[in-house]
Amino acid sequence: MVNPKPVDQLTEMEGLVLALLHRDGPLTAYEIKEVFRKSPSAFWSGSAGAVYPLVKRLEKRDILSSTDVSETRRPRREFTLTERGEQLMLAWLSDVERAVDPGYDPLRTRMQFAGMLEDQQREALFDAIADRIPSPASPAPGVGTEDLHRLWLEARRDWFSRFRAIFRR
Amino acid sequence: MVNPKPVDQLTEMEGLVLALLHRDGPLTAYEIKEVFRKSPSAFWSGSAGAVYPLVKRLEKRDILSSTDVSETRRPRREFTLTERGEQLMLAWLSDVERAVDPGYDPLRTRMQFAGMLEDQQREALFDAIADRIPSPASPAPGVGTEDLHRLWLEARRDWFSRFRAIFRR
DNA sequence: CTGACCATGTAACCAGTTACATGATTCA
DNA sequence: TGAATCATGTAACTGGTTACATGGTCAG
Repeated sequence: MVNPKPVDQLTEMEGLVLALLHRDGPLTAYEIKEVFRKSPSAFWSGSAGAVYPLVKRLEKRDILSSTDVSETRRPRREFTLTERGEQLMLAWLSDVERAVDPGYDPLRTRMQFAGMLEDQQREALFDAIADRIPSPASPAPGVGTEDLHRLWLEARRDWFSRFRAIFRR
Repeated sequence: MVNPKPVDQLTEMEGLVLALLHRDGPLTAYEIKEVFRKSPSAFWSGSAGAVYPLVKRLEKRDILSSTDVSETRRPRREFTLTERGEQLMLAWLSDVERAVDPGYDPLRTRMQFAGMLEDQQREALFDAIADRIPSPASPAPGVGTEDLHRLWLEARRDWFSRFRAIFRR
């Protein structure tokens, strides 16, 4: 890493878009937006207002390039990584510092405070959550490696039930 | 849930502050800020610019109340939940819809694209990450239930090593 | 032809960010 | 007494959000 200028910094969303384009590209802004919208996490809403400006500013920064691929009267613009974009994508993907960050998990956050609830309330909440945590048997659609997500859901479920058991001791 | 008006909506950060105040309060804005700053996740920076305005607007919405507890010339203002604040905190804590959301994990996100890397690059990245994922033996400080975090780190580590094994098959 | 949905995009807003300002306290 | 740190707070910015506008395409 030779003097990575702050101007090369990418937001997590930008990095993710680059990785997406590298793996599945070229894509239109709309297609990118749909990937976000269909992802199981509400962390990103998959709003047009996020994606269209994002690709626009990345193109201006010479990270993406686009070509008009309209076949009808409707405009249609596909985006690809520039060479610089490839480099930044790799840097983002290999950013160990960021990768190891625990990030944000609304369940984990709440469980810190599970002890505040009355036994009965807590059990009711735990039941409701246990019902709703998706089971590995029905993997969430379209978020990359099947295995990754299956394993992730398994781990999260296991973790939750182990944590829950603490209150039963 | 009887007609929860949108004005009662809390951001995740606001909800977390309420839960914190309920469990450990009363606290000053500075003390709240420190909790965020010391948390292992970079998800929130723990900036004054987030916390001071937050408590101010929650007080204006009759969710928090504050009292001046200065003992020296330096102003010192402690915040507590109002009755309404208690209710909203419980609603936030028991929000199953939000709780079950997978949230955001920078590692999980990146691992979706691990297949793009050359074997050698990938192994190097995996090694670097494995070195840096905190071990359950050295729990992160001050983020609530010890057990919760220990279990969480264990689960994350297990998940990562199982996922990694896929590439070795 | 018309209504539903597809696709592109913009506008207004907002909850965070970084950076800075200011004064209080503490300690060498 | 002066430097470092504590503590409170504000200002400017920004990357997202929701909501809206507009026109194209397609099915009945």
